Amino acid sequence: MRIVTWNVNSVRARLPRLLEFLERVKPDVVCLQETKCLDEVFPLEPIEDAGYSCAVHGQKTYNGVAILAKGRIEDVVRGMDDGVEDHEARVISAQVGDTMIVNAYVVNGQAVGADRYHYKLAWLLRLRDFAARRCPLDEKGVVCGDFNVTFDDRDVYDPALWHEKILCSTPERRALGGLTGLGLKDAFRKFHEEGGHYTWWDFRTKGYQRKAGLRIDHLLLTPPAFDALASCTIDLAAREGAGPSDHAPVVAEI
DNA sequence: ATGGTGGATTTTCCA
Repeated sequence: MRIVTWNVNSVRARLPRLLEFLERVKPDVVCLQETKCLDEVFPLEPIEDAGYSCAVHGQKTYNGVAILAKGRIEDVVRGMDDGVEDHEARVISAQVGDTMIVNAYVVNGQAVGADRYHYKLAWLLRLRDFAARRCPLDEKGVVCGDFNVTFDDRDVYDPALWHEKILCSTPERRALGGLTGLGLKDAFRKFHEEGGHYTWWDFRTKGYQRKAGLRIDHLLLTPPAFDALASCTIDLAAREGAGPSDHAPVVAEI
Protein backbone atom coordinates (compact mmCIF):
# COMPACT_ATOMS: atom_id res chain seq x y z
CA MET A 1 0.00 0.00 0.00
CA ARG A 2 1.36 3.39 -1.03
CA ILE A 3 0.21 5.89 1.60
CA VAL A 4 0.76 9.65 1.62
CA THR A 5 0.39 12.45 4.15
CA TRP A 6 0.14 15.98 2.73
CA ASN A 7 -0.83 19.33 4.21
CA VAL A 8 -2.28 20.92 1.07
CA ASN A 9 -3.07 24.37 2.57
CA SER A 10 -6.56 24.51 0.95
CA VAL A 11 -7.76 21.53 -1.11
CA ARG A 12 -9.64 23.86 -3.49
CA ALA A 13 -6.63 26.12 -4.16
CA ARG A 14 -4.42 23.01 -4.57
CA LEU A 15 -6.86 20.90 -6.65
CA PRO A 16 -4.87 21.00 -9.94
CA ARG A 17 -1.70 20.03 -8.06
CA LEU A 18 -3.51 17.32 -6.10
CA LEU A 19 -4.88 15.77 -9.32
CA GLU A 20 -1.41 15.94 -10.91
CA PHE A 21 0.01 14.25 -7.81
CA LEU A 22 -2.57 11.43 -7.85
CA GLU A 23 -1.83 10.77 -11.54
CA ARG A 24 1.95 10.91 -11.12
CA VAL A 25 2.45 9.09 -7.79
CA LYS A 26 -0.62 6.80 -7.92
CA PRO A 27 -0.99 6.44 -4.14
CA ASP A 28 -3.46 3.97 -2.63
CA VAL A 29 -4.28 6.24 0.31
CA VAL A 30 -3.82 10.00 0.74
CA CYS A 31 -4.28 11.80 4.05
CA LEU A 32 -4.87 15.51 3.54
CA GLN A 33 -4.66 18.26 6.14
CA GLU A 34 -5.74 21.91 6.03
CA THR A 35 -8.44 21.30 3.47
CA LYS A 36 -9.96 24.61 4.67
CA CYS A 37 -13.53 24.04 3.51
CA LEU A 38 -16.93 22.78 4.58
CA ASP A 39 -17.73 19.21 3.49
CA GLU A 40 -20.38 20.45 1.03
CA VAL A 41 -17.79 22.38 -1.02
CA PHE A 42 -15.04 19.72 -0.88
CA PRO A 43 -14.13 18.96 -4.54
CA LEU A 44 -15.42 15.35 -4.40
CA GLU A 45 -16.27 14.94 -8.08
CA PRO A 46 -12.84 15.55 -9.68
CA ILE A 47 -11.17 13.38 -7.00
CA GLU A 48 -13.69 10.56 -7.48
CA ASP A 49 -13.20 10.88 -11.25
CA ALA A 50 -9.49 10.26 -10.60
CA GLY A 51 -10.46 6.95 -8.99
CA TYR A 52 -10.58 7.77 -5.27
CA SER A 53 -13.20 7.45 -2.57
CA CYS A 54 -13.21 10.25 0.01
CA ALA A 55 -13.96 10.53 3.70
CA VAL A 56 -13.98 14.19 4.72
CA HIS A 57 -14.12 16.16 7.96
CA GLY A 58 -13.99 19.88 7.30
CA GLN A 59 -15.07 23.26 8.59
CA LYS A 60 -15.22 26.75 7.17
CA THR A 61 -11.92 28.64 6.58
CA TYR A 62 -9.60 26.69 8.91
CA ASN A 63 -8.30 23.16 9.56
CA GLY A 64 -10.08 20.27 7.83
CA VAL A 65 -8.83 16.73 7.10
CA ALA A 66 -9.69 14.06 4.54
CA ILE A 67 -8.77 10.48 3.62
CA LEU A 68 -8.73 9.53 -0.08
CA ALA A 69 -8.41 5.87 -1.06
CA LYS A 70 -8.58 3.69 -4.14
CA GLY A 71 -10.11 0.97 -1.99
CA ARG A 72 -13.08 0.93 0.39
CA ILE A 73 -12.96 3.35 3.31
CA GLU A 74 -14.64 1.74 6.32
CA ASP A 75 -15.30 2.51 9.98
CA VAL A 76 -14.82 6.28 9.58
CA VAL A 77 -14.50 8.28 12.82
CA ARG A 78 -14.44 12.10 12.77
CA GLY A 79 -12.64 13.69 15.71
CA MET A 80 -11.16 11.82 18.65
CA ASP A 81 -14.39 10.43 20.10
CA ASP A 82 -13.25 11.14 23.67
CA GLY A 83 -16.10 13.29 24.95
CA VAL A 84 -14.02 16.48 24.91
CA GLU A 85 -15.82 19.49 23.39
CA ASP A 86 -13.79 20.31 20.26
CA HIS A 87 -15.00 22.48 17.37
CA GLU A 88 -11.82 22.14 15.31
CA ALA A 89 -11.86 19.58 12.47
CA ARG A 90 -8.38 18.08 12.93
CA VAL A 91 -8.69 14.29 13.01
CA ILE A 92 -10.29 11.69 10.77
CA SER A 93 -9.59 7.96 10.96
CA ALA A 94 -10.72 4.93 9.01
CA GLN A 95 -9.91 1.36 8.06
CA VAL A 96 -8.60 0.81 4.50
CA GLY A 97 -8.00 -2.87 3.75
CA ASP A 98 -5.94 -4.38 6.57
CA THR A 99 -4.66 -1.00 7.80
CA MET A 100 -6.12 1.43 10.34
CA ILE A 101 -5.33 5.02 9.37
CA VAL A 102 -5.42 8.01 11.72
CA ASN A 103 -4.99 11.35 9.94
CA ALA A 104 -4.22 14.34 12.19
CA TYR A 105 -3.66 18.04 11.74
CA VAL A 106 -1.96 18.94 15.01
CA VAL A 107 -2.48 22.39 16.53
CA ASN A 108 0.31 24.81 15.49
CA GLY A 109 0.63 26.48 18.89
CA GLN A 110 1.69 29.96 17.68
CA ALA A 111 4.59 30.49 20.12
CA VAL A 112 6.08 28.76 23.17
CA GLY A 113 4.05 29.79 26.21
CA ALA A 114 1.03 31.08 24.26
CA ASP A 115 -2.47 29.90 25.16
CA ARG A 116 -2.51 27.92 21.91
CA TYR A 117 0.81 26.31 22.89
CA HIS A 118 -0.66 24.88 26.08
CA TYR A 119 -3.72 23.81 24.11
CA LYS A 120 -1.38 22.05 21.64
CA LEU A 121 0.36 20.05 24.38
CA ALA A 122 -2.97 18.95 25.86
CA TRP A 123 -4.28 18.14 22.37
CA LEU A 124 -1.26 15.91 21.66
CA LEU A 125 -1.98 13.96 24.86
CA ARG A 126 -5.53 13.37 23.61
CA LEU A 127 -4.15 12.26 20.23
CA ARG A 128 -1.83 9.78 21.95
CA ASP A 129 -4.75 8.27 23.85
CA PHE A 130 -6.90 8.18 20.73
CA ALA A 131 -4.13 6.51 18.71
CA ALA A 132 -3.69 3.94 21.50
CA ARG A 133 -7.40 3.08 21.34
CA ARG A 134 -7.64 3.15 17.55
CA CYS A 135 -4.42 1.35 16.51
CA PRO A 136 -3.75 -2.02 18.19
CA LEU A 137 0.00 -2.64 18.10
CA ASP A 138 -0.40 -6.17 16.74
CA GLU A 139 -2.18 -4.93 13.60
CA LYS A 140 -1.13 -2.68 10.71
CA GLY A 141 -1.75 0.94 11.66
CA VAL A 142 -0.59 4.38 10.54
CA VAL A 143 -0.88 7.60 12.55
CA CYS A 144 0.11 10.34 10.13
CA GLY A 145 -0.31 14.00 9.37
CA ASP A 146 1.05 17.45 10.02
CA PHE A 147 2.32 17.08 13.60
CA ASN A 148 3.73 20.62 13.74
CA VAL A 149 6.61 19.17 15.81
CA THR A 150 10.19 18.16 14.90
CA PHE A 151 11.54 14.96 16.50
CA ASP A 152 15.05 16.35 17.05
CA ASP A 153 17.53 18.86 15.66
CA ARG A 154 18.20 16.71 12.58
CA ASP A 155 14.74 17.86 11.46
CA VAL A 156 15.72 21.55 11.69
CA TYR A 157 17.74 23.53 9.12
CA ASP A 158 19.11 25.94 11.75
CA PRO A 159 18.90 24.34 15.22
CA ALA A 160 20.46 27.36 16.96
CA LEU A 161 17.87 29.74 15.49
CA TRP A 162 15.01 27.36 16.37
CA HIS A 163 16.32 26.30 19.81
CA GLU A 164 13.27 25.90 22.13
CA LYS A 165 11.10 27.78 19.60
CA ILE A 166 7.66 26.68 18.49
CA LEU A 167 7.72 23.36 16.56
CA CYS A 168 11.06 22.52 18.26
CA SER A 169 10.59 22.96 22.01
CA THR A 170 11.33 20.16 24.48
CA PRO A 171 7.72 19.90 25.77
CA GLU A 172 6.41 19.56 22.20
CA ARG A 173 9.00 16.89 21.41
CA ARG A 174 8.07 15.04 24.62
CA ALA A 175 4.40 15.19 23.60
CA LEU A 176 5.28 13.78 20.16
CA GLY A 177 7.37 11.20 22.03
CA GLY A 178 4.16 10.14 23.77
CA LEU A 179 3.05 8.67 20.44
CA THR A 180 6.31 6.88 19.71
CA GLY A 181 6.25 5.78 23.35
CA LEU A 182 3.14 3.75 22.54
CA GLY A 183 5.29 1.68 20.19
CA LEU A 184 4.66 3.63 16.98
CA LYS A 185 7.78 4.26 14.88
CA ASP A 186 8.81 7.13 12.59
CA ALA A 187 8.66 5.70 9.05
CA PHE A 188 11.06 8.20 7.50
CA ARG A 189 13.87 7.44 9.98
CA LYS A 190 13.90 3.75 9.00
CA PHE A 191 15.76 4.76 5.83
CA HIS A 192 17.23 8.20 6.60
CA GLU A 193 19.27 8.52 9.80
CA GLU A 194 20.89 11.73 8.62
CA GLY A 195 19.41 15.21 9.00
CA GLY A 196 18.65 17.77 6.32
CA HIS A 197 15.34 16.33 5.07
CA TYR A 198 12.37 18.65 5.42
CA THR A 199 8.64 18.69 4.70
CA TRP A 200 7.72 22.35 5.37
CA TRP A 201 9.30 25.63 4.35
CA ASP A 202 7.98 29.06 5.38
CA PHE A 203 6.43 31.08 2.55
CA ARG A 204 7.26 34.31 4.35
CA THR A 205 11.02 33.92 4.41
CA LYS A 206 11.22 32.15 1.02
CA GLY A 207 12.32 29.09 2.96
CA TYR A 208 12.20 26.63 0.06
CA GLN A 209 14.52 28.70 -2.13
CA ARG A 210 16.90 28.99 0.86
CA LYS A 211 16.62 25.23 1.63
CA ALA A 212 15.51 26.39 5.08
CA GLY A 213 12.87 23.92 6.27
CA LEU A 214 11.65 21.68 9.06
CA ARG A 215 10.49 18.06 9.09
CA ILE A 216 7.11 18.23 10.83
CA ASP A 217 4.96 15.89 8.69
CA HIS A 218 5.26 12.29 9.82
CA LEU A 219 3.95 8.76 9.43
CA LEU A 220 4.08 6.79 12.69
CA LEU A 221 3.64 3.05 12.21
CA THR A 222 2.63 0.11 14.37
CA PRO A 223 5.26 -2.69 14.42
CA PRO A 224 3.55 -4.85 11.72
CA ALA A 225 3.33 -1.81 9.40
CA PHE A 226 6.90 -0.75 10.21
CA ASP A 227 8.21 -4.24 9.46
CA ALA A 228 6.42 -4.16 6.09
CA LEU A 229 7.65 -0.63 5.30
CA ALA A 230 9.73 -0.74 2.08
CA SER A 231 10.40 2.97 1.51
CA CYS A 232 9.58 6.46 2.77
CA THR A 233 10.35 9.58 0.74
CA ILE A 234 9.50 13.27 0.60
CA ASP A 235 8.01 14.29 -2.76
CA LEU A 236 9.86 17.55 -3.41
CA ALA A 237 8.40 17.76 -6.93
CA ALA A 238 5.07 18.73 -5.33
CA ARG A 239 6.78 21.71 -3.62
CA GLU A 240 8.47 22.99 -6.82
CA GLY A 241 7.25 25.59 -9.29
CA ALA A 242 4.36 28.03 -9.10
CA GLY A 243 1.57 27.78 -6.54
CA PRO A 244 2.63 24.96 -4.20
CA SER A 245 1.50 24.28 -0.63
CA ASP A 246 4.06 25.25 2.00
CA HIS A 247 4.32 21.48 2.78
CA ALA A 248 5.61 18.60 0.63
CA PRO A 249 3.88 15.18 0.65
CA VAL A 250 5.53 12.25 2.46
CA VAL A 251 5.10 8.92 0.62
CA ALA A 252 5.45 5.52 2.32
CA GLU A 253 5.27 1.98 0.87
CA ILE A 254 3.84 -0.45 3.38
C1' DA B 1 16.12 39.99 11.43
C1' DT B 2 10.13 40.43 14.62
C1' DG B 3 9.51 41.50 8.40
C1' DG B 4 8.03 38.62 4.98
C1' DT B 5 3.84 35.35 1.76
C1' DG B 6 -0.30 32.77 1.03
C1' DG B 7 -5.26 31.29 1.73
C1' DA B 8 -10.02 32.33 3.12
C1' DT B 9 -12.80 35.81 4.08
C1' DT B 10 -12.39 40.14 4.40
C1' DT B 11 -10.46 44.86 5.86
C1' DT B 12 -8.14 40.52 9.76
C1' DC B 13 -7.13 35.70 11.24
C1' DC B 14 -4.08 31.87 11.01
C1' DA B 15 0.01 29.58 9.61
